[in-house]
Amino acid sequence: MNRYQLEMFIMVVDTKKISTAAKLLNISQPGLSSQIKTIESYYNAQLLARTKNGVEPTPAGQVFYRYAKKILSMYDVMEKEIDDLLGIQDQVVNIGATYTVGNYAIPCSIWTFKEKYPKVALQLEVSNTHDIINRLLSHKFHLAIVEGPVDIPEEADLTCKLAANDEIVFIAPPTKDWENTAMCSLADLVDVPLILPSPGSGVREVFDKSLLDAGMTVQDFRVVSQMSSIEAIKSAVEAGMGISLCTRMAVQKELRRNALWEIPVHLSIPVQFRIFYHNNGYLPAMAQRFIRFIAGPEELSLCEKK
Amino acid sequence: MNRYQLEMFIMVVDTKKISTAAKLLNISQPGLSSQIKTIESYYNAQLLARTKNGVEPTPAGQVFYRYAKKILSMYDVMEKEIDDLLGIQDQVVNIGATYTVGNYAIPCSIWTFKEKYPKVALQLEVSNTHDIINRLLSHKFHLAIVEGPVDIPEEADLTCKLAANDEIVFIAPPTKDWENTAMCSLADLVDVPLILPSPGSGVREVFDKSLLDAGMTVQDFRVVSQMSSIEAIKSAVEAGMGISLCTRMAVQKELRRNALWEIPVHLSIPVQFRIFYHNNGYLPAMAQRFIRFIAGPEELSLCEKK
DNA sequence: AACAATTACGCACCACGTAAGGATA
DNA sequence: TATCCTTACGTGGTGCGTAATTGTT
Repeated sequence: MNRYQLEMFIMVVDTKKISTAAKLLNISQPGLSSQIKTIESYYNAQLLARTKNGVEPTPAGQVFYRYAKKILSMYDVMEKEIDDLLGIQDQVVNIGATYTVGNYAIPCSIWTFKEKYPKVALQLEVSNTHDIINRLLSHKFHLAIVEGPVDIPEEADLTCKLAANDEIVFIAPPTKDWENTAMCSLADLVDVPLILPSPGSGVREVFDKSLLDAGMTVQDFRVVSQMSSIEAIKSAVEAGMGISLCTRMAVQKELRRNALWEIPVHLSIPVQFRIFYHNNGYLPAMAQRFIRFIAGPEELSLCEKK
Repeated sequence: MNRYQLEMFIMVVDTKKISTAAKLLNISQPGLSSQIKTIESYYNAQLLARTKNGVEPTPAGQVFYRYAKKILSMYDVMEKEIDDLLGIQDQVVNIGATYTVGNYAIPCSIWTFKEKYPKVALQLEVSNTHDIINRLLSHKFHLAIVEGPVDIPEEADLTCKLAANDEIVFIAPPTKDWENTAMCSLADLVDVPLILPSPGSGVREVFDKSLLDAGMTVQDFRVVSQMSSIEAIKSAVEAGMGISLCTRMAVQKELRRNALWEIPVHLSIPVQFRIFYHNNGYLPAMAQRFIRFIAGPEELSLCEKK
C-alpha cells in the first residue's frame, strides 16, 4: 500500500469514473483499473461497486476513502514539519517556462504551492522554448517547464518529467458562421483564414509535426497571420480575423464563457507539458518539492479542471 | 512513499543498526540501506546520522519516525474498520504447522494476532512436514507453515512465502566439559555422543543436506539416539546424554537462562520457515490477513527477538 | 578478525502502456 | 455508436539480492 494508491483511489471516488480519474492522474485507464484491483485484493474486499456508468464506493470503500484522506494529510503535515526543521521555506526557486505554460498552467500551480509554503520565493520567467532551455543549461533556472517537443543537446544531463497532458484545440470567433459546426477534418479547414502561432512556439511545433504525419504543411492553409502572443491570437480570433489553434488550457475560460468557440476536429493533437532540471546540479530542497508538486505521481497540480 | 518503507525506517531507528534491522525484516542489508537512501532523497534530507557503530535519527528523522508510527497505526485502524464492515472477525482459520514452527514460532504469533482480532478462531495442528503438506493439499488447512525443505508435487498450485529465517544451533549440557568451548568445526564433534532429530523433521532434513555439502553423513557421527520431540531432545541434552541440534528459536529460553549451552560451530546452517497456501482455492479473508501478518513484507511477526 | 555501511551490478518482478474485448445506453 | 470497464500481453524501471570495498572496534 503506498501513498500514490491512496491518491488514485481518492481521485476515482471523487470523479466516480475510473477513466476520467486516469486522465487527471496522467495514467492509462487500464493501469488505474489494475491498481484499484490491487488495492481491493490487498484487503480482499470490494471497495468500488461498478455502476452503469462509472463506479461508486462500497461501504468498505468509503472507509478506505476517509482514511486515505487522513493518511495523505498526515504525510503532508509530516513533510511540512520536516521542512520546518530543514529551514527551507524561504528558499528561492527560479523557474523558466514557455508562454503557454508560463501564462496559463503555472500561475495557478504557483498559487497553490504558495498556500503550502507561504514564504517560498518562486521566480517565474516566461520566454520561448529555445531561450528557456538555453538558460536552464547555463544554470539560470533551477527548472524549466515547456510544452511540445524540445531539442536537448546530447551532452546535457537533464532529467525530464511529464507534468501534464493537454491537447490542441481549434478556435473560431463566436459568430453565426461557426455555430454548431460539425465534426470536421483538417482538410475542411484549408480555405479558412488561419492565424498561426509563430514558429518556435511549442504549439506551432506540435502542429507542424502533426501536419507532417497527415501529409500536409502549413502551405496548404490560408495563413493570414502569425503571432507569438497567445493573447494576441485570441483577440484576433475574437475580432473575426480568422480561426487559430492553441492548447485547451489557454482558452479554457474563453470557451466556457463562449467568447470563443471550439471547432471540433477529428484529429486529436496531444501536447505534453514537460519539466526539465539538471540531473546532478545542486537543487534546493524547495525546488525538488516544487518538482514533485508539479510532476510527482503522488501529487497532482497544474490546476486543470476537466 | 509506501507503508513498507515506514516499517523499515521504524525498525532501523528501533535497532539503531541497519544490519540487524535488515535481519529482522528478512531482507538484505544493502537492500535496506538503499531503501533508506530512497526515503532520504525523497525528502532530500538526511534522516539518519551514521554513527561509529550504527545509525541514529536526525531531528528530521525523529519527526519522520513519529509520523511513520502514526500513519502505520492509522492504516491498522482503517483495516480493522474495513474488517468490521466485512464481518470477518469470527472466521475460522485452519493452520497446519511442523513441530518447531508449531511449538515455538507460531504460538506467539497467534497470540499477537488474536490481540488484533479477538474473535478469530485460529485452529492450529502440529505434525511432521509430510503430513502437514498432504493435509494442506487435500484442503484440510487454509495454510501450512513448515521449516526446512519441502517436496511439493509438480501439479500442486501452491503459493510459498518466506515467513522467517532461523538457524540451527548445536546444544550441549551446561557442564564443565562444555564451558567456554572454542569455536569448532563439524569434524571436532564426530566423537561426541549425539542425539539427532528423527528423520523427516525439518531440522534433520536441513542438517542432512548441509552434511552432504560438507562431504559427510550422519554415519560419521556417534549417534546415540534419535528423537522426534524437541522437548525430549532438550531434556536428554540437559540430562547429559549428549549434544544435539535444533533451531535457535526452539532453545531461545534455555540458552538465555543457561539451562543449555550453545556450541559455537563455524558452519552456519540457515533454516527457512515457509508458509504455503493454495493459489486458487478460496481463502477466507481472515486467513489472508493472517498470512500477511506472518509473511507480508509490511508486517513483521513470528515473534523473534534478537 | 568481526562488524557496520556503501557501492556496483545483475536479475526478476510489477507497474503501466497499447490493443482488443465485453457490456450498457 | 459512444462510453466505460476488463482482459491480455509486452516492456522498462526498480526493488532487492550477491559480491566486493571501505571504515571502525
